[in-house]
Amino acid sequence: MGRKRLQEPADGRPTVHTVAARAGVSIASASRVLNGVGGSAETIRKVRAAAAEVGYVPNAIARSLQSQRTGLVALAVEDIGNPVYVAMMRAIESVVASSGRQLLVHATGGRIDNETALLRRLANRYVDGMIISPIRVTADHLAALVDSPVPVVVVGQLGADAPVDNVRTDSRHGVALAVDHLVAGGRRRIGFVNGPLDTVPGAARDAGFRAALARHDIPLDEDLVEVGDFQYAAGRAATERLLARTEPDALLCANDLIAVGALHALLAAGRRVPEDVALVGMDDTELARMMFPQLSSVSLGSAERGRRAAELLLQRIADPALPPRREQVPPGLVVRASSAGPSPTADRAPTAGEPLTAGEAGQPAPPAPRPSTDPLAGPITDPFAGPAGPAPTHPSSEGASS
Amino acid sequence: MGRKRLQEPADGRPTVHTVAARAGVSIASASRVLNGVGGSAETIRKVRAAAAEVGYVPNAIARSLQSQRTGLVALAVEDIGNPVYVAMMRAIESVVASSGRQLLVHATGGRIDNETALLRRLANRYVDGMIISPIRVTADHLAALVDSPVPVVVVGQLGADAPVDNVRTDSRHGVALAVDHLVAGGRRRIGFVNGPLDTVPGAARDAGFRAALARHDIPLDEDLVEVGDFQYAAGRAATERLLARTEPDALLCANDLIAVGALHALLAAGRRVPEDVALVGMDDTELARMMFPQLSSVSLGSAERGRRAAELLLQRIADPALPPRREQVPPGLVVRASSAGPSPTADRAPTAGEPLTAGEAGQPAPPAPRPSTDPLAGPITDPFAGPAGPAPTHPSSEGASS
DNA sequence: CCCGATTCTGTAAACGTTTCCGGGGAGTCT
DNA sequence: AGACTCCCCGGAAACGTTTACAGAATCGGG
Repeated sequence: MGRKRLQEPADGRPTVHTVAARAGVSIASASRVLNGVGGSAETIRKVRAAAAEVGYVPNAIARSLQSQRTGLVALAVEDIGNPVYVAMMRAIESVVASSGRQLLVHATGGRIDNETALLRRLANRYVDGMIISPIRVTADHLAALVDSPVPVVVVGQLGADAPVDNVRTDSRHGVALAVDHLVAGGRRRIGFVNGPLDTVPGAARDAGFRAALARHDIPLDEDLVEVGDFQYAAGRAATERLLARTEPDALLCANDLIAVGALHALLAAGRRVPEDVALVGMDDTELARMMFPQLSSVSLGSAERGRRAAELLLQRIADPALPPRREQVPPGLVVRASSAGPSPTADRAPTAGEPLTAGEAGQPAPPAPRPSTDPLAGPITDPFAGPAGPAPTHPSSEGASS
Repeated sequence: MGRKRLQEPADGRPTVHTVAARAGVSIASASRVLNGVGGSAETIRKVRAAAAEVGYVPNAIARSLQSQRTGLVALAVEDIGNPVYVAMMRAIESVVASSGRQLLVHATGGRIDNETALLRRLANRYVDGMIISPIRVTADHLAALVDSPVPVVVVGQLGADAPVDNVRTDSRHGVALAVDHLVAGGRRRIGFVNGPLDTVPGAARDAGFRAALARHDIPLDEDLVEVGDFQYAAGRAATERLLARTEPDALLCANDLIAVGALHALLAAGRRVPEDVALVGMDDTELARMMFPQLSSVSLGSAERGRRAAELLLQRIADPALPPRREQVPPGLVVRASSAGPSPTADRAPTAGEPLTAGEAGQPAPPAPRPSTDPLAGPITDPFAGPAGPAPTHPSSEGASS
């Protein structure tokens, strides 16, 4: 009956030993009652009372050590302030929270070494799984991914043979949708403001742009192509450079931040949007709906990809033996004011035979842009759907544009 | 010499025991070498070699259990997608990461029970500290805060006597800055689109608005005041309601999301901004710079508050005995195109005695709006460039009667 | 009334790490 | 040469929990 250890740690906070001693039972009985498994009526009463009296709260770390699970899920993205990642993060947080887990976020700054270090650190099991959206994928990434001791889901392109859960979209196809739309509006001198070509998204968009132009038999004027990074300032600067040397009648931007920068550059240079220059962004973030004129944008389903990645991860945590899975979220074009209507300066009519939306060769048809996440895809008039997340905000105050 | 426990757990992953056995030393020696404290040259060599051979990685949970620290810091905000929280989160993540810790984010959805549950859960020590920005502060909050076993820093207003680390701004003063600016521009019919009055920020802004008008001897026309929530759609709807019944020559919005909604409503209603209606938002998020025209906005130092909150938290984690501290980040007005210039429709000249900018009495000058974090700050006009003459405006922090 | 089945309880081990403590060896000073 | 200091090492305890195991107690049935 000798007390082998202190009931009250120096800390002063009660442990299961405190409760057990106070209730006059063993720690095993106390633990059982506190976990709701077993225990006689009398024991339950005593333990509950003792726990309440001392204000017992179980220690999450000790429990994790025993159960080998932390209840945490990590998300690693380049910049947690980028609207596209914000949307993704919000969707992920929602799924993760509803499974009773919590979300850990890492901002990698897009640095390769940061990303691989993060992956390697998974070995110390501080988290039950990770969702990572690497901006580049190196051999180091793959190596770290395959021998990661905890489940990892990659959002973004990945080598076809990598045995890793993966959620992706088809941004080449997304670019094609935008180009088709612009061509159908009579635009022929389509500029392109891209992000770095050595990133996965940058390369895919570049390839998609060239392929789409070729499909329309439009020769590519390299003067119409600019590269910066994926930020607002770079988008604005790149557009200024582009405008200084040539005259586009449309501009496709690799994401919405760039598009906003381009819009500012265009307006500052006296161009009208969309009359003089039609403008299309990518990612279809909230930003696109908030601009004036509202920006057309290629939806790459950020929130949807986040949601699916989280679900994939939770499933794999539940059953690590699952085979690697790959999900693809189709892109969709959301036309708004910034590219609406045909080009008034077009001296030739839009090519009649070109479809408005074009599937990739061999693909049957591009699916609709997921109305579930974007209930207001269609109309050009405002609609701004409130945040798709759990935001319990306004009841029904959608402003109908007059 | 009998091995008391398995060197290779069922898991297959090596532990300190694995390494120690392989190196032929005790686990104590192995641990010491791995932590870089002590060990003879020979021991170090053997342990390092063994660790490398088996690919040993320390288990973060076990380490946490021993050290009583998790290396995690939590952030709880209403909505991790709101730009103002994004800015705050980004700043916090940066500070937290540079201290070698990691950030856990919670989206509370603004639900009181969620917030208090989160605070109570701190008792199980899953995290070393928390930064929380409650949208309302109840008695439950305070109770949970004071007997939290881990450090908590509150961002936002808090009862004056609460013994809790606290970073706040003076949004009443911020509102006063905006009103002063609009009045100086000759605006007299200043509308106000606020968030819910039962939230801390909503109440503060409302009080500030009324006080500021009173200070300028402008009677308050209740038709000019609207309330929604802090989202875009509500801002737009509220502005439409306001425009349907009265004719403002300026509009102050309780945050930038509302201001963007208001801008759309104004433009849709055919008003020119700023010629017909000057528009000012609050929070000075990136959104303000991205609109066209760029929005004037009252900076409440979100990033700065986040940064300071993180630093306060880290200091308190390092030394829990510190007395409770309270820091205040002063607001500042950033004037951009949406409110630049005097009202062309003003039939009466601006009251000569009204200062363009109102500095704190006794304070040298309100701080600049953090150009360091803002490489592309509005090129428009600097609000604080005005004559720094005697500014006998509102006395202390609040815009009290002058 | 006795025996077997069932439930409850307590002891102890386990999760993987760090760290206190005592013992022993080597080096140095007097 | 003896004593003292310093360093290194290994055993064991500790962090707080869950749980396997075995013994005790209770209960029911024949």
